[in-house]
Amino acid sequence: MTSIIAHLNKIFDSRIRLGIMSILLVNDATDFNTMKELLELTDGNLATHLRTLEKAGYIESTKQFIERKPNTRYVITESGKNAFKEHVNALEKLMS
Amino acid sequence: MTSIIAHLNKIFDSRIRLGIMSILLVNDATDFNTMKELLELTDGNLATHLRTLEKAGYIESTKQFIERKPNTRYVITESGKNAFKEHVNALEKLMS
DNA sequence: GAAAAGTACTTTGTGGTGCAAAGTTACAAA
DNA sequence: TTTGTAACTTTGCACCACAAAGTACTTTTC
Repeated sequence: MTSIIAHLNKIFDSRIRLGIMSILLVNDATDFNTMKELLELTDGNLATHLRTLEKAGYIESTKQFIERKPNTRYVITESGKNAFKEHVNALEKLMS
Repeated sequence: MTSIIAHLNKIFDSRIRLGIMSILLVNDATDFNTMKELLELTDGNLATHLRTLEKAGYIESTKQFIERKPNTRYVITESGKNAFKEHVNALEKLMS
């Protein structure tokens, strides 16, 4: 028998990663600095969590220059949308 | 300005603790061994997470003997109910 | 009262994760 | 080629998760 919490996604144990996913679920694309301000994180910390999500295939990044400044934009993938929604659904089901 | 994830409760970063809370939210009281089976955990691991929740004031325990065996029952507190619901509400709001 | 049996811990050790701070890289503009 | 900004990467430390093993507690049996 599998545990009742098997449908909760280990990647979303982190509030910061939940925050990143929700930002990208609501907004089409968000850049590094905007996210840093929204979540009030240091560069290194944010970069680490973004990388974890990217390695999981839940987000994607594109680098470009805007107004002469480097700018990295992040978007959520279909896989990421599904995983996030399934996680929240699983949590809601646990409560019913 | 406070971060958008400020309303997510750090204690609920753990799937196991989420599982414990949801069990106790749905059931009036649950004993140690039942919880151990539902969550598929070792004694030590479960005891640690239960203690974390108890120290936070989210659950309470009572020891007794049932059918000649030691039995520890856990219940959720009002504070715990509120904290758990607020956490899930906060997560749902993040997605809207 | 000593031993057995079961529950519920506590301890120990190891590996993983989170984080800030500091250092590094990359690229464009001047 | 120097400067400036963004976006990492590295480092080091502290905390957390977990399994396994050991311990304590209470009841029943002998």
